[in-house]
Amino acid sequence: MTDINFSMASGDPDSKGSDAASSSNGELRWDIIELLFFAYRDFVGDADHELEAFGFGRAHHRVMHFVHRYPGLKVADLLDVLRITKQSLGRVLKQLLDEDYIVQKTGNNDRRQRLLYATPKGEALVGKLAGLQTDRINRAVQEIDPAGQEAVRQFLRAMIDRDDPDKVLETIFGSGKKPRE
Amino acid sequence: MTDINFSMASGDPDSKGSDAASSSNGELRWDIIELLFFAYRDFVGDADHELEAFGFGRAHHRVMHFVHRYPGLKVADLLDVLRITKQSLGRVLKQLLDEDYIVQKTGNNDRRQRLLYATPKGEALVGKLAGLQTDRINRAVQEIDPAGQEAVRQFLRAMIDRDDPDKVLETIFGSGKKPRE
DNA sequence: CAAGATATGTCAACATGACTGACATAAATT
DNA sequence: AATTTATGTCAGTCATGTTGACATATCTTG
Repeated sequence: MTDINFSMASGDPDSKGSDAASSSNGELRWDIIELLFFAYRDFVGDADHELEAFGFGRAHHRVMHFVHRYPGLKVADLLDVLRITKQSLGRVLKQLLDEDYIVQKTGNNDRRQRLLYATPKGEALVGKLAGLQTDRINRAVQEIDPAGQEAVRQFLRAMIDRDDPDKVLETIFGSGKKPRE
Repeated sequence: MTDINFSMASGDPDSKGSDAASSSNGELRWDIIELLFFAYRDFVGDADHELEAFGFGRAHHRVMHFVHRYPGLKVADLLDVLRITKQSLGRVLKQLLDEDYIVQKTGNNDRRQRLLYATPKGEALVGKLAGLQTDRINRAVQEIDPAGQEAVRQFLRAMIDRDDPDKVLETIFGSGKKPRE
């Protein structure tokens, strides 16, 4: 694996011709599309390794993250945020409950609800994973001035669909206040 | 790109995890971690919906994207970029070849190699998907000034691991020149 | 040239984490 | 009392990832 034939090899069916699609005006943002791919791949990539040691996967991380961030989240809210089915959630949630990373509390007003909370054990794991991701973010941001850092945040917020926000997005966008931490 | 749907996880047992600093000192970047999750979820969601109509999944999108962007890519290079096994790639690639979205050409120097190229049909699909994602990106950056937009790009580049770059990353970072388009 | 290494392909089995559909239970609402 | 809602669960399927073993063609080397 060595020589690379990128961009200059012999036959190159070439083109670009078909960009039609919906960005009627012109240039496609190949650079950002690709940077998002690699950035996200590496951002989440580190984690799988750590999670393996616990016998968990990404699904577990997602659940623990949101339960930690929004204590007392209902199962239904979690389903909205993660956009998966209750059957899928059920599997990972059951493991997290059995292994004591998360606990359920019956709702006060509505006793059908199961409000979710991270245990200290769960907090520890989610914090460790967030630490790794924070390190990467800090490295990435260290040479960017405050205005640029705010531009990054603004960009990310603007990339998110706002049409039918779930509870978590309402918290993030709705009032500007952060859930905690 | 596409699809990359990694979710959110990161973890690395000890390399830096044990420094504890970031995981317990209250400076965790929860906001950016979460924004990245939602931004990426919606970013790839655009393509996912369209792909369904073709009976393809994210794996197909990833392959077509990189073959389109780096015409003449070798199978081995694609494996490096996607970080999957050849058996996994084989399944998707076979479909794309059978359905005429991609073609193979025997290498000139090394006849063992199969250089990959997108067909016009493949170009059309990949362009359509990039159009959807470009629309979202354009919407997101429209109120960000040029300096801020450059900060976004810088941030994304800095989020990417540089230690053992594959051919594509070498092209992206190595010389600063873009592969094409 | 013969021997080995490399690039690719393929068969088979298995894991994870999605999905659908159907059904059960408890608690709230009407 | 009847219905709806919130949650849980059984059963089967699909997409996409994994290992391991092995085949073939072709390049590289002793």
